Amino acid sequence: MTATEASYDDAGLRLAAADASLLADSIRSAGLKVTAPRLAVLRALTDLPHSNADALFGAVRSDLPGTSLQAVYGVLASFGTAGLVRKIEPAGSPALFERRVGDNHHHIVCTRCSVVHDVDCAVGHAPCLTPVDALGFDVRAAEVIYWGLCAQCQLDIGSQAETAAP
Amino acid sequence: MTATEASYDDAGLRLAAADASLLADSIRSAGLKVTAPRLAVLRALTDLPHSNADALFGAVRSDLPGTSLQAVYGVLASFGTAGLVRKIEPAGSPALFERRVGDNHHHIVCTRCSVVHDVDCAVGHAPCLTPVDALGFDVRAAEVIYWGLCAQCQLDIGSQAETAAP
DNA sequence: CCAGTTGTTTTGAACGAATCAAAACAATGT
DNA sequence: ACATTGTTTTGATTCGTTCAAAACAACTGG
Repeated sequence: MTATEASYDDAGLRLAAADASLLADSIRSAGLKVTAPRLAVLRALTDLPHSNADALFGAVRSDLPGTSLQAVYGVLASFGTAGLVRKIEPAGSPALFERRVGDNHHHIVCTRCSVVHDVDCAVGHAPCLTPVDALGFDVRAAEVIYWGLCAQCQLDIGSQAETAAP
Repeated sequence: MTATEASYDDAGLRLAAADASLLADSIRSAGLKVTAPRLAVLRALTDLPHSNADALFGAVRSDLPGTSLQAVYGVLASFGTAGLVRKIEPAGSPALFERRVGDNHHHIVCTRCSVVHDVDCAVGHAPCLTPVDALGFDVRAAEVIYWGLCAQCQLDIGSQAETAAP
């Protein structure tokens, strides 16, 4: 183990060596310096896709207690511009982040519990949709958000109705 | 002119009588009380679709100087639940409001100047899109936002390049 | 046409999410 | 190892929005 690798462990990270080096590689090859907070955020994002900054902060903190929320915001911003993560902003919720980038997939959000799932693009890849009349716009991206009830919430509402009705 | 109508004029509204009563009618038939701030907000929204609360506040203020920003938020919230206005929340911008409701149209946003235009739904009406795999969700709505450069910004960027390049 | 009820607006404060700035610090290239 | 460059911490601040209570105004029924 090199001195550099040791410093990540010293900082409190408990990553399998293979995991850590894969994460480090993707950070490095995005042209960014590899740091403990960046590894921790990227790992948290792997485990918890569609998380907001605060949730990631919580996850990162348990690995790396000294980390600040602002650091998480900074890491996410640099990851965003480097193309390592994608930021989505569904109406009424804070920004969410995911590692799945490069494809033009969409999202489905539960109106009751706010859970988010990925939805693959129906037609080819980016951009999968073309407006009928673009009004002179040069359209670069189409973003689709489906809203509905997730399977679990459909069940929850059903059993709630049973309890309330008779 | 009845005493009730006079009070709207007294409050500073300068609406053509026909306009005012049309607006009042739609507020009333949505089951809401007709008030001066509500008329002013609804009129501002007619003139300035895709406006945020602050822009509407500015417009309302010139008609009705005593109005508070919180009143505008309150009016917009009640209009929203009454189905009189639709709220859209494009990533990175405050909430925008429009009177066009009931159809499932979408929006195209300029990434440079943030101007918003309506885009009609490609296939029938609500919901115009069905995800390939809804993952057990009961899908109720599909919201599409197109991102691109508006015609004016394409021109602006072109002339800017000419100036900068040689 | 007036009074009571109900709902709306004002006033003032507070909140969550995100950003800014400067100083302390750490990762890479030589 | 050192210098450079970029990152993180610390602390404050912004913006958009919501909350709460008291003052007030629109509709309804007498």
